[in-house]
Amino acid sequence: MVTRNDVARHAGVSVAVVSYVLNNKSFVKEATRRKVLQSMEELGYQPNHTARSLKTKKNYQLAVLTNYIGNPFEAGILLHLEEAASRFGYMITYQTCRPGREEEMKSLLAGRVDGIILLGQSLKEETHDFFGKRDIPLVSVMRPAAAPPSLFCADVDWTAAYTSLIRLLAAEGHRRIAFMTHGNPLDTLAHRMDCFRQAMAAAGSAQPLDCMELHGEGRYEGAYKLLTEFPGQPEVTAIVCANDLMAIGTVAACRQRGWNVPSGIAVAGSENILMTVETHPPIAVLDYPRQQAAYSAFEHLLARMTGSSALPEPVSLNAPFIRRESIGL
Amino acid sequence: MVTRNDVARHAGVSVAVVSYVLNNKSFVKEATRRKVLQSMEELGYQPNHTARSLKTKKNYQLAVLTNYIGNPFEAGILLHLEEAASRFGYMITYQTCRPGREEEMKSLLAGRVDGIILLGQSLKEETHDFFGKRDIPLVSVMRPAAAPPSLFCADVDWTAAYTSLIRLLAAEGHRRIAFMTHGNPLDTLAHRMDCFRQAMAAAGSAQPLDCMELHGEGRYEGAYKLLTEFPGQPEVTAIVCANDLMAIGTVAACRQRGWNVPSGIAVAGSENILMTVETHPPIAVLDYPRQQAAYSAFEHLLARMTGSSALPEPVSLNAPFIRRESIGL
DNA sequence: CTGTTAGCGCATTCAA
DNA sequence: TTGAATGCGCTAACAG
Repeated sequence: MVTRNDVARHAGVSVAVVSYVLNNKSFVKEATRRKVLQSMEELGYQPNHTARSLKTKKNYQLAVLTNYIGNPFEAGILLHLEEAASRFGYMITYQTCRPGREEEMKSLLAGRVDGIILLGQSLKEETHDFFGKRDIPLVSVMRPAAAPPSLFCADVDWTAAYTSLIRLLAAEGHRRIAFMTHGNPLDTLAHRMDCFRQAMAAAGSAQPLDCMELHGEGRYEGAYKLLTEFPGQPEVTAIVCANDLMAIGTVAACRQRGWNVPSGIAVAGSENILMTVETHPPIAVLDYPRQQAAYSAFEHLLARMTGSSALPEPVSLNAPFIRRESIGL
Repeated sequence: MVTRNDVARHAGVSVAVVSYVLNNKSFVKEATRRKVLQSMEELGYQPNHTARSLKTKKNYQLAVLTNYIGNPFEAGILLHLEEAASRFGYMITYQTCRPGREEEMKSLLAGRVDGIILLGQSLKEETHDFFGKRDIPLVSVMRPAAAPPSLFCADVDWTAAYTSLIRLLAAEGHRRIAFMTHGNPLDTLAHRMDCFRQAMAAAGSAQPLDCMELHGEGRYEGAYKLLTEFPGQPEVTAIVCANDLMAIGTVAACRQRGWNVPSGIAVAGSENILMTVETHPPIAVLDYPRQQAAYSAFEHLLARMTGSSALPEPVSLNAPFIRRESIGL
């Protein structure tokens, strides 16, 4: 390995000068700079990030805690997060966040990343403290079901989004509506559930509405299994799913059981992943602004990491409804 | 930040002993070990990975070069790679591999990762040399179109897989078959194309077969656009797509143009991502063994990183065909 | 079994 | 404008 020492010797300067050149200090004489650059080139020198990090205590590395990267919704957010991060020279490492791994993650991440991005996970308060104490800022894309009030979350205003969806459904005669959520009260989908209930209550003040709760475990398979094994057809005329994978599983289960969508039962999703266009029938969805969410979470994190005093305001994103056959055209 | 020094002082031992305890050296007296562990606990000590890496020159970090993480196929591989890596204490960082970024990636990754996993990218020879010189082993999941012969690749035996697919199609009367590939000769799908051609040639020796080449850019959108804007219907009775996103785009385009699938045109994919079950009609596919591919690539990499002399043999994976409506049942 | 010590490659203060 | 020297936190001889 060729180090800064080799470069210095080769260029006939001191190690410090090499450092100055690398860090773009303006006070280096142009001739010297050139000499150093040339030597680096000739020797094939590559700065050592590790050593630099040890000194500066900056790693230019971020962790994203994922739930299930096989969900295209999460993968899409990851895509945008990387996009945003790479513009500022940050690398991203993802960690699948299984419940038991919270301890492990602390030791894995501490001292290795400059910041952490949650994808809606509810971490223990102690974990928040842990990172807080070590000056590793945390932000979240999607609001966790449980989180300290100080946590910045970039998420859709679900109450607003579901309110308009419910209004629309109610206007078309739906009175009994089911909401399919995860089932784990700590999952981020539980927050969507809360908002849905609120929206139902608000809409119900005008006309009586009834809300049923279904637990699809957040996955295609969970939703499919739940409904294919359901005793009879749920006594609702519409199912709103907290995420799209469950909506797709729902549509598949309905087909399997011979329940017509939408005439027998209407189905809607909440994210607008690509798959929802291609199912049979295509599924009506809220369009989650993934890029916006990813960017604003990253921006906030960046501000915190660089110690900027002006922190971006909390954001509440808008998820427009996209009508498709699954609720009737 | 509490360092090893603090712990040593608190426990009344030397810094070395703390190190020994942390590295599980067996020669530490049980009483001392306990004392040290206790002190670490009380002080909330966390070892500093950066410092350790600087010393040991091991980062326990891997890079995965992705093309498009929005493709569920790639996301799935990432899922399994992380699974495998985390068992051995490795973290994964992913980098979207745009053509222009190859230089940038060298400086980004060198000294930060212990190994690199390609997802079928064709890197410059110089880049391979660069990492080779720095003892950063490279392996690939999916065979790149262009790669040094020494590169370990975990990929399907496409020639075999396509041969049986072609035989099956031919047996059902298909004579003119199109293969939809990326269009970029350096994309990994170009390798699948080559194999398909070989398979066609082999199958064609028994009966005349004709192969047409379509360029769908590897994406849903590319395939959709290509076919919706195609002058008339391609003069083939079947389209085999090098990846599933294009197969889905193809089916969507056929629907849009009123070409019946499968009676007017049969369609097949090559990966078996979840979406292919839910399209209308469901798409017949080869079932790419993602987990197996990910694990064997990781195992090989691990062996190289740990300097094991016994390197796993190159693997050729099997992708069984799953029949679905898109080619008729 | 435990302590002392010399770096790993780099950024930075202080002198020159 | 440049150089010498210090230390980031840790590992691993080496010495006791």
